[in-house]
Amino acid sequence: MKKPELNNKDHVKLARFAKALSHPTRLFILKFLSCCESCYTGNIVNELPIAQSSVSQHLKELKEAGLIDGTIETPKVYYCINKKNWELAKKMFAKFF
Amino acid sequence: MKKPELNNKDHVKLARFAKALSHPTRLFILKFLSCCESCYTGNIVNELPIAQSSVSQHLKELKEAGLIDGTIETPKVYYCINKKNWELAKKMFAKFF
DNA sequence: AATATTAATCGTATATTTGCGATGAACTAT
DNA sequence: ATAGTTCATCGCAAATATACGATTAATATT
Repeated sequence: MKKPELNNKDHVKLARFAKALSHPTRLFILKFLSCCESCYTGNIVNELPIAQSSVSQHLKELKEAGLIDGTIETPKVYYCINKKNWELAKKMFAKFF
Repeated sequence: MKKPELNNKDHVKLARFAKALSHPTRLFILKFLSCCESCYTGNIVNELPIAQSSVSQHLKELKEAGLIDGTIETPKVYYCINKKNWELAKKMFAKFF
């Protein structure tokens, strides 16, 4: 097997995905989005014991990591899994192990 | 699909693994351990541009997450992948996606 | 125009992470 | 005994993460 490189681009990308997955609340949100029809921020907030602003922060992080997308349907925001990056992350984790 | 639970034990465990994987240096170390014969701390330090104390810190985190084991062979310390937990993490990530 | 709804963002507090150099512990070799 | 090797830990600084209440922005309703 070949020697790994530091700051290998894949490692940076994978680390980014891993970071997004590194908090139980975010794992919960991802699972929730992957199984429910109503995926507005409010629906997620209702399922969690933390403040709306905190949920919003977690959603922002998942969005910045590319794992979810948000669509404004004023005054609500609809969230869903970004399937392309979800598959990419899945593949990258599978490849890593 | 059933509704996810907050603080689901699997989520806490998976988040722990994800956190261990959330830094490029740690991904590098894991890859290095999984492909090299000489896996003493010094070998790893030599491959990285960061201080020995920082590497030691990353090794500690990987160890606490259960992904690696360290064996003292004074004055060196030999590190290797903890295969049981490695497989467990692999399965948990695969199941999650 | 005034009010209500929804969700992001701001400001703040606290905790954790990351990195470093210096030091210490456990030996080995001279 | 002294010096050298290897690696963990300490103490510190800076950056980042987590959570909260309050505020703001965008829009719909009355």
